[in-house]
Order: sequence, then structure tokens, then C-alpha cells
Amino acid sequence: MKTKSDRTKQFILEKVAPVFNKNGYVGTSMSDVTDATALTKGAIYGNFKNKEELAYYSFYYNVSYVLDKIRTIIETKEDSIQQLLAISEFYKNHYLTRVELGGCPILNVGVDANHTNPKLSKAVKQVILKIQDSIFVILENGIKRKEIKQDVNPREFASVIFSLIEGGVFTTMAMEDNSYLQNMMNHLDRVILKELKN
Amino acid sequence: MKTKSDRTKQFILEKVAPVFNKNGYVGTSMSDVTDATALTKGAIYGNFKNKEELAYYSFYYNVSYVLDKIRTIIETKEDSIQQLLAISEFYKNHYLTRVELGGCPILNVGVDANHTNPKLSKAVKQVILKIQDSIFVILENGIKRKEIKQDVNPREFASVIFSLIEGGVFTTMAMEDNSYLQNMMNHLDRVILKELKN
DNA sequence: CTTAAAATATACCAATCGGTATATTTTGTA
DNA sequence: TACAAAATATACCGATTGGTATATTTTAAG
Repeated sequence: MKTKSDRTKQFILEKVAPVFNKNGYVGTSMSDVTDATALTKGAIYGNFKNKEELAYYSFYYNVSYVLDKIRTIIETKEDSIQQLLAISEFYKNHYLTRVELGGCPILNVGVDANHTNPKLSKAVKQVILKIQDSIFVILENGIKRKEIKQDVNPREFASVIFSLIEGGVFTTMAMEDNSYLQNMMNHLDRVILKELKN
Repeated sequence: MKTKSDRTKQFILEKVAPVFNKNGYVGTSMSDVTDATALTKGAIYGNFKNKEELAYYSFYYNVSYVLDKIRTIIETKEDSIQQLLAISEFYKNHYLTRVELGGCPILNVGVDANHTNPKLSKAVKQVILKIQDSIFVILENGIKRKEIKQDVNPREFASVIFSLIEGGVFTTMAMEDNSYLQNMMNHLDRVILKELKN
């Protein structure tokens, strides 16, 4: 059974995760947290050790939100090329739904925590590695099944695909203009069909 | 003649700009500023109106540092393809020299100021537009001179090239691993030679 | 060398920061 | 419904925040 505490923790994260994503770690005060939740410090500190732990769980909450969506979309496809195109397709329709949550948490925390918060930086690194590995597996399976060219370096391309997405997301968020991400995903489509597809 | 004030302003920016780049706007306190410069608040506030103005000039200081370098490199080339390859080449050797200054100021401030500081956000937007326009001009000239394929959309490709660089810089900074940027610039080289070059 | 102005240092401000100790309320169970 | 435990609210802490008023020092021109 889910305890009251568990439900409150979930509630707090749900309210606070977008705030951390938008304002960053130092940019979010505990007053922002109590405002966003309409709870008091007693409730917050009763459920989370400190601000850092709250930011840490917020990051994973935000990351999971996106990755879960992408994962379910990928699982509907069998062919590796179709899976890759589905990722691109997701990001093409992704911007409008993400913008209110403050953009990509990996990008935001990756920049925000760099040089300032080792614990969050480490968490970002782990997530990036995990995502690149997922793309790597797709590519490797595609090569095995001859859907993807045999001379493709899957590790290298996984890193390129990831950076390509983050680059597109960054420019589109910074410019508040979805077309940058669209252009980038169109480019990704060409890469998939011309450089990868067998 | 350069006044004392001008020299001090320059000195302050030189010391403070990397701090803002690493720690962000809210992450940098005026104590950090006085520490970095070994000056007192009196000197700082005598030369800059407030923290925001200081961050604003720091951003342009950081941006100019990079863009000046790239500009001089580009100016040594005549051919548009060679100019584009020179940009890629610059970023391949760029990481080690930039890492101590805190990475790309456009990326850092673009993420940091988004949702929090409209003035800085606007400055970032303007810089991004200016850079993309510079790339656009290179592409357009290349098309005119038949160095670049006639059916290339220069506006679209300028945005892709920019996002591609930022994506590579982001991943390499977040992972503290230069190979991500290398992979990305190798990818950019392929794009230039296969999709753009006539 | 003198001196007014420019530049810098010092001392201070109210507001806010993250965090805690304790009081109060709410919860689930017997 | 009684009651212990869990959860939340309240009141407070010292430290630090960005910023300012004023005192002191440094600068440059005569």
C-alpha cells in the first residue's frame, strides 16, 4: 500500500520538478518550493532531506517523464530504422508539449550543474550514457538484422544522434521557435535514411 | 586616451566573465565578483550599474572571445567549403582551450537565462541570429560561386550547422569528454562534403 | 607640490537564503 | 472513539544576498 508520505512525495515532485527545470538549482529557492506546492517547510523537509535531494529527484522525475514516452513509442516498432525515425518524429511534435515544463532536463541540468553541483552533474552523465546506450542497442540490432549498413560505427553514431537532438532542442528553446528543432529532425531523418539505412 | 575607469572595467570583465560563464547568473554572487577581482564593492558598483549589467557585459565579453577567433580563421579562407571546414576544425581543437573558461557562453547563458532573465535571454537570441546569419552568408556565397549545390537551402542549413555545433559542445562539456565534440565535427565534415559541396 | 575630481574602500542596510526545533494537526489502528 | 504515531505548520536561526551611503585614497591637471 502507498503511504501518505509516498503520495505527498509524489505530489511535491509533480509540482516542483518543472520549477527546478525552469529556474535551475540555485535559481530555485525553498520559498519557490513551498509556493509551488502550497505546503510549508515542515512538510517539505519531512519528505526530503534537503534542497539537493529534492533537485536530484526532480531531475529524475523530469527525465523519466520524457524517456517513458519515447520508450513506449519505440516499442511499437520492430524495424530499427523505423525506431530511429520514431525518435525523430517524437521530437518534431515534442516542443509544444515540453515548453511549459521548461525544456529538456538533461540539457538544463547538464548546463546548470556543470562547475557547480557534482552530484547533479554525475546524475546527468549517467542518464546521457544510458540514453546513448539505448540508441547504440537499436543501431547494433539494426546492423545485425542488415537493416543498417554494416560499416556504420554504432557507438559513434549513437553519440551523434544524441548530440544532434540536444542541439536542436537547445536552439529551439533559446530562440522560442520550434522551426529549429524541426530543421534538425529533418536533418536527422536524412542521416537515418542516407547514412544508416541499408 | 583610455581612462582609468575603462581599464578597470576591462580588468573586471576579464576576471569575472569566466566566473559568470561557469556559475551562471544567480549562481554568481557579488562576493564571487569581489573575490575574483580582489576589488571591493565600491569599485565594482562604481564601474557597473548592478549585477545584471555586469552579467550582460560578461556575456558579450565571453562571446566576443570565441567569435573573434573564429572570424580570423574564416578570413584566411576564400572558398566557402574551406570556410565551413575551418569552423569544424576550430571546434575540434577548441575544447581544451575553452574548458577552463567554462564552455560555450551561448549555450550556458541560453539555458541559464531562459525562464529567468529576459534581458540576457534577448541578448542570447540576438547573438544566435547573428551567428546563423554569418553562416548563411557563407552558404549563399558558396551557392552563387557554384562551390555549393544549387538546391541547398542556406537558411535551413545555417540553423542545422549552428545547432549541430552547440549539441556537440553540450555533450562534450556535460560528459567532460572531448570525443563527443570530435564525433560531431566529423559528422559535420561529412555533411559539408556530401550534402553541400558541389 | 597643490588640489579638485575621480575612483575605490568601508560599513552598513533590509530582505532572503537553506535549514531546524518545536508545536500542532492529521492519520490510521485498536 | 481513544490514542500513539506520523505528518505538517509555525517560529525561529545564523549566514549571505544585492545594493547604498559615506569615508578614504588615488589620479591627473595646473
